[in-house]
Amino acid sequence: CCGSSSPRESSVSSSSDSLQSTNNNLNESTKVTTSDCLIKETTSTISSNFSLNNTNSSTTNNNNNNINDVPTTIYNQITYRKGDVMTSTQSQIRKKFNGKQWRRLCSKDGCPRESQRRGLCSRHLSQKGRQEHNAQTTLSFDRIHSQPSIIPLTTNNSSIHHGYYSAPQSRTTTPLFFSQPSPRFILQQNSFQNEDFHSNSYPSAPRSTTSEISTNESSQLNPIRTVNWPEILPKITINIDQNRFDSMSTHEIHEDENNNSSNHDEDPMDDDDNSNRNSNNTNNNNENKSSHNDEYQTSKNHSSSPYKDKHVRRPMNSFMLFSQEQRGKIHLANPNRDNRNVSKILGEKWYSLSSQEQEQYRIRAKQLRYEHSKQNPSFKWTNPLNKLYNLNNQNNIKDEQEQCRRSARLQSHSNQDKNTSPYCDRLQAFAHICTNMPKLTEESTQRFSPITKPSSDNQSTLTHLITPVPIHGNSTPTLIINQNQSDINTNNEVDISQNGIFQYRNTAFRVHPSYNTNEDNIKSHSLSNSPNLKNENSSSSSTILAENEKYRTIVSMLINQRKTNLGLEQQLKNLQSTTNNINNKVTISQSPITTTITTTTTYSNSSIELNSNQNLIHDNNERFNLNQSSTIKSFSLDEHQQRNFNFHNSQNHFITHSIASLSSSNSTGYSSGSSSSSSLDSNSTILSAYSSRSNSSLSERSKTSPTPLKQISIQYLPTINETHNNNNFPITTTDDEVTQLTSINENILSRKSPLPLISQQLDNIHQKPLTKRRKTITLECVQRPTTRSQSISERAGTTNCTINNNEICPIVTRKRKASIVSEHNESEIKRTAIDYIKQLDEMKNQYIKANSNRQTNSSIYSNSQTINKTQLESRLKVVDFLKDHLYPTDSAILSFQLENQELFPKRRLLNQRIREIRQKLMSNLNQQQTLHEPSHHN
DNA sequence: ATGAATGAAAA
DNA sequence: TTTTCATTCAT
Repeated sequence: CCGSSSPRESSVSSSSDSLQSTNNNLNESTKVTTSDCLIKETTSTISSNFSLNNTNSSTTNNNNNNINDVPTTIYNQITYRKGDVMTSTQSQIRKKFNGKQWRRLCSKDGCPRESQRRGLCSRHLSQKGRQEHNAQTTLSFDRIHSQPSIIPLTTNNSSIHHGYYSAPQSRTTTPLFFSQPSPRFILQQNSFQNEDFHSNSYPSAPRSTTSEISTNESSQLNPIRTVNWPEILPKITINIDQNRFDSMSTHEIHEDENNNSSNHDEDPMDDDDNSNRNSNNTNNNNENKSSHNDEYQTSKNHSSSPYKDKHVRRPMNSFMLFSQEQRGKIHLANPNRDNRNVSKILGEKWYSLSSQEQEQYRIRAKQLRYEHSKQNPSFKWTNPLNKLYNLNNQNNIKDEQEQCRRSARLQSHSNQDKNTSPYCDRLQAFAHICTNMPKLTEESTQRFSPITKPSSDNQSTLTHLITPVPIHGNSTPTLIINQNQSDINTNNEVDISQNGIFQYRNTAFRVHPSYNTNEDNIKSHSLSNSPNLKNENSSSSSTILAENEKYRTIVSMLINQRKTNLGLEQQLKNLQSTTNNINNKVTISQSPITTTITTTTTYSNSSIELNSNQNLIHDNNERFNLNQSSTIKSFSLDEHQQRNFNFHNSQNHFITHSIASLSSSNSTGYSSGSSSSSSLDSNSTILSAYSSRSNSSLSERSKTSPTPLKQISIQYLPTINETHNNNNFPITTTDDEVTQLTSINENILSRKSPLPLISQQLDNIHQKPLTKRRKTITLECVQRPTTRSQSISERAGTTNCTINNNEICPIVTRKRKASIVSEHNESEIKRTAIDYIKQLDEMKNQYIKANSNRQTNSSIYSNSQTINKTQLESRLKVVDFLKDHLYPTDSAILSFQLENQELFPKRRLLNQRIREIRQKLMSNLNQQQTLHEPSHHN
């Protein structure tokens, strides 16, 4: 039965194929029994009885049919089993159920494999990768897919003379950069003469018609990249030059050279390869049809010849060693066998070996590997081609992301990087963005951002139709709306409608072209939508509306900007660092206290909040009174902002007066960037810039529920003068100043005293030398925010940072680990290897101790004792091993393992041990650090 | 970081 | 065919 197995085996396999349900059990049975008769019986029985239960799993060839096999009842219940294939209706993606998950299949038609990346299986991926790679190098030839279409680019030009270009991914030979049909025709004839086109889709000898066909098909099939010849020229020449110097540089070139069978003078290698190639061609002729696989195989074999020298093969594993030994014997024993069948037999034989015999081979394989790794330590297991492709791919993706980010960044401050000298310009520009950023409350984002929420409720058409378009500084905005109240008049509307562009504080806005702004239109809208508006304000409705719309546009613009601007946080830091440099120029003492007035005007059920930043001190009383109807608030930094600000500015001694007050609890929880002055004093701008949080946190914040602030806090930081004088501030704090300030603040809030008086008071306080500083971070949340920001703050660790003198400033950091690392970075760096060794010794002792304890404790179980012994031994060994190198190389680990075969029979165990001990070591070190750390600072 | 699943490549 | 490492995906 088993002796003459060959025909039956084949019959079995074919029958199982035809049965369309080959299952795992079947395969296992083949392995176990290794008798063909049995298998056949089982197959027949299984096919008759269990075809439903055993949907195939391992062989995926028949998956499509398999689904058809599954009865509709099962199908309707949608109880998927392992191996089921489903094509999603929308995207035509085939998916295969693997028992747990649906995995996507290769998108190539009929390819049964699962997709790896880009919806392709590894094979097709590699093919595609090769294509792309070839296309990138612009010099090479794709053997997998296409018939060679080799094109002498020019005949006479000496520099090009060697360059041959093949159209990638095209079966029809399509020269990409030849627009004229005549050279193509000639080329194809040449190529026909040189190469065989038997498997090509062309008819047998259509030489007269090929030109037309090719042109047609090329125009249809290839929306291809048309490459200008001069673009390619330098690359090719460079490559060829390299090739001349170093003939082994890239094997793609060799492939290419092999492929063009035209005779050009190069190495003798070429001739050999050409001959090989020709013989191969003849073979193909004989076969007359070369399958995908075969062609791939042959090409691989061929390409291996020139690149054998470079490529280091994998070391043989145990089974390979075994099969290498036994294959010849088996071939002798049963001749006329396909090598694949021999491999199968070998596999069976391998399993029939006893474990000891297998072990011998394994040991040999291990030794082989060790030597192999010794001989070529820089051996990479995977194909360098794949690596290359992956690298390219990743780089491309990264580049794209980076580009996106960069463009987003550049949008915010377009060309200001070039101006190196005027820091202030950058600051001002940034201050514009930050200080003019209105508050982002939930309401405002809902109603005013056409980006985020398009048009659920049609409060105003303008809001949705004005899309903020960033306009370059060069394009001249025609309309300039002044901030002054007097300048706001009805002309604004007209100008908007006429030009579609208006400017607000150096930022240009453009009205969406689809909207024909009409004065009547606006007015009608305003009237219909805002009945309250007239009553609200003394000014005429239209002007207010215009202003509102303007602001709303700006709001949306700024929201958009913030959302797109991903690197804002980084920008802030950069800006801050730059301001460190210009710190000296800054005159701080004159900086007035500024507060923000937020005017809220109700606008048809929705409260519009416009954050017009007004400098109270420079403003006159009129203006102040004008806003009587509106509520006036001044905002402080919230907790996070405060702490961050403290942290970041602890080194730069800004004087900052941020007057905090109780924000009205309901609608406005947060003011993101509010305390600022329009006079663009760099300090305050920086302060405001920093206080206005960066994009990401802002977007988080905009989603959170408002946090009511409880206490008023006032924060002082020492002036520059002080810091110049001495670093020792008296730490004594007098509260009277604080109370003074708070009273002033209250005055401001309650508007009891006229503004000049307030300013005078403030000036008085300013001119007083600040010999003390008080750091109170007394902001407390009555209740924690209940949304996403909460989770962030929970994640955040608070560490105490000492500034200059014993002042402890709590820092809120996003990630605890990062903060620790940055905090103790120095000690981390300075730590020597001796520390590790010490620690390792300690650990050794610990291990021994623990082991002895355990032994005494659980001396009953002899088994566990031995286990513990080996554990201890292995641990100690590993500790010793790690003393030498904490991060051992692969070869070191391997040799170590070879030395201690009995302790670590498998590499995995060793790795685990190493990892375990390393982790423990690290945790110990960290503990020590935290123990030592406070003593350092105190 | 990790387990599971899969792929590639050794003759 | 088996084995081993690499890679990817989901967690």
